[in-house]
Amino acid sequence: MSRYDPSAFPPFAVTVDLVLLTVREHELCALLVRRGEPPFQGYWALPGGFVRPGEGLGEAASRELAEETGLRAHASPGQVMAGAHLEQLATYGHPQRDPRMRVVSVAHLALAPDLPTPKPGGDARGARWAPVSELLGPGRTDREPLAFDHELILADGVERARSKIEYSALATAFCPEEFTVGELRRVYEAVWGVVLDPRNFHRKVTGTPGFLVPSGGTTTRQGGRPAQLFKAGGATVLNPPMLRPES
Amino acid sequence: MSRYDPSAFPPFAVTVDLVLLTVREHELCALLVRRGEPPFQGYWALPGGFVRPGEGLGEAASRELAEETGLRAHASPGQVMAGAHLEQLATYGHPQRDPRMRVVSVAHLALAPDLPTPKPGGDARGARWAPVSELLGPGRTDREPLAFDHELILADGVERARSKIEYSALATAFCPEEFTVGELRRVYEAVWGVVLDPRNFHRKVTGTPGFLVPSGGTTTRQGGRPAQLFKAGGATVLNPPMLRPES
DNA sequence: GCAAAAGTGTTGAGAATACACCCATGT
DNA sequence: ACATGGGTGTATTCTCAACACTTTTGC
Repeated sequence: MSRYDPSAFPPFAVTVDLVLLTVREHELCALLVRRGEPPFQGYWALPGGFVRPGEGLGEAASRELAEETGLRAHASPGQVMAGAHLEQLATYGHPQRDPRMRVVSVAHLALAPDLPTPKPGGDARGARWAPVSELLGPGRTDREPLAFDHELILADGVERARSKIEYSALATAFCPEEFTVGELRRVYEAVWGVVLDPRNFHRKVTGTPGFLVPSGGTTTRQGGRPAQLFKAGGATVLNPPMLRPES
Repeated sequence: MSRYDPSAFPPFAVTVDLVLLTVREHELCALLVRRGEPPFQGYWALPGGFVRPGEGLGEAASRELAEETGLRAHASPGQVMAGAHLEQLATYGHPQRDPRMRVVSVAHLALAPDLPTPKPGGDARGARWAPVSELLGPGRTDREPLAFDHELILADGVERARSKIEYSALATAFCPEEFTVGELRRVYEAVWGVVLDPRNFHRKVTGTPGFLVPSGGTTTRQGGRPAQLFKAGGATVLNPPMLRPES
């Protein structure tokens, strides 16, 4: 049982898959692409692909994200760049998860603002934003399954996003560069599937140092009284955290 | 740029590495093994090895853990079995992290009680429990480095353990099957490197439903007044969480 | 004027801290 | 008797949730 025997290691294929989430029309949505080849031809799947020989895992995820959306982001320290957040999620390596060969997939989680292109077309095949409630909800047993174990990966990604906006400033990754407190609140409401008190929410986020910085302008794009515009502050961890109701 | 092309995928070696932590004499310690072959021959490293062809990632980690300690644990849902906790940590795949070939390592985090064997000998080479303060502390620039990127992996594992005992019942994985509130408190103190108020700690953990269940007995092994013995309760998530001071 | 969304003030409930104090053992 | 750790009570401080109320726009 010698370890690290270079002449005898079993070869694996390594891919990255992307759980790319956004908030559209008050709903948390994930990007899916239609598979053009077997296996699972015609099924919807998470975007992904092989890691190239000289490429790091975060680099590969970043490249896939750029191919699908045009956004630039780096995965290394879980950082936000050019409006998108990218971080490693988990790795899936069940021996039979791909019927052709042994494939280990390093899934990444990406959070992006509502993109202007409704159907991003990095590849020629179809792509769509699907509400996660239609993909994972406990109802709807008639839904068409995703390829491979992508339903599991998606569920893990959604769970991670839901818990991470509690104690980090990541919810701003779902917003455009400038946004109002109300828009940020609607992000929380969509991701958690709850309604929050607008007054307490306002006090909380504006009172957390480093979370939001005023950008000077105002907007009335949501109707009503003009709202102050903010940008994401430097803070990455929220203390005290946002509290999810009904826990 | 066709994806999932079986005839052209670049082959990777896939390993699992273990960040195995325990608390010994009021200190958080990690298990290290001495490398017997190049590269990094003679360096201390995290225990680990190749994933076998028919084996899942959690299975491989579980097997490595058993080889090193004799403990049984399953990694799938991050579960505790036979006194140890095992969960996937993160995956490390920098192209040059192994000088021989392209290796992707799926690191796992394991938490175990103080084991009776001071120097577990799963392999013939040496093994030791090293206090993490000696391996990662900001001082001690003279310390010998670990093999590969294992210092980074260890740091990530320690950080995960520190934050996870805040909002989960995982600290009990560091304790024997039956333990006192004081022993559990000393686990928190060792992992966080702080001192906690024994009175408030006692009220907090005994007041959190499902965290601890009395096992009926008492002990005086810590001296002083006999302390009630507890076992880990079924709860996995702590609500409200334990609060780390000075944040 | 009226609806709609933004923002402020106030109040009461519950949790965390700090610490005084008592309890039950070993030596 | 005394040291040692286990465990309870209590006052102060802080945060959170609930909600009344005011502000500023579009129609």
